[in-house]
Amino acid sequence: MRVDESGARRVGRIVETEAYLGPEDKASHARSGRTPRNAAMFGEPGHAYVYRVYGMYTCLNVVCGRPGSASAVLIRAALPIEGEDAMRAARIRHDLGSRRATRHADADPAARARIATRVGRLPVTGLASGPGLVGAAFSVSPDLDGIDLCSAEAPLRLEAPLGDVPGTIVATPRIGIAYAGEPWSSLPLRFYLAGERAVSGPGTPSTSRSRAVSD
DNA sequence: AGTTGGATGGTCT
DNA sequence: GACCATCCAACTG
Repeated sequence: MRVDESGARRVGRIVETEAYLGPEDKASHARSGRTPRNAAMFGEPGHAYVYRVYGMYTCLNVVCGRPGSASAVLIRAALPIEGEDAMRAARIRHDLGSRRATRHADADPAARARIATRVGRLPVTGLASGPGLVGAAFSVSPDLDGIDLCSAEAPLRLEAPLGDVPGTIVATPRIGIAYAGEPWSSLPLRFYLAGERAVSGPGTPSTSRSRAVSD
């Protein structure tokens, strides 16, 4: 859940995660030991590890395990529960911001309209259906790195489950870590809710109509 | 429906 | 200088 200065809330249910086990996990950012970037991973459980990828996306992890174990869970997708419009606005801000970095695009109204149209057409299940999209929809910024996600006053925080865990949890290999080699690239450390359309990945793209499994 | 390449910049070798 | 815990537009069938 994200609470901004005006008090507006953006709430989502986490529907997809990945586990990163620690320094021995060749897919983990902790694989080369402690660095300035991954320092939060080596800290207190329940705190945030926020990092940037590909120059333009921020991803959110929840630190797990004992302090120093450097294990964490990447939040890969969420289903918006409250504040859907604020998430759309944040998505537009993010996309416009990354475009602004490209030269000669300052206040290009056509570009803004194009982005707003695309984001406006997204189904609610597509607003945070990927790690970079979670970061954009919830305005996860590098200054949130290391904050206590279990504090009731944190601007970004975890809340108690919104009821019973619905349906079945499926485990698959993690995404985008083929470089890590075996066994890390094959371990079933990605978890998602079966049938949840907000889940990212080839099997359940939120933008395409994946046919419901009959019966 | 599936594949490919571009954007983009910090981090590590 | 290469590599990314990514996403999207623009292709190909």
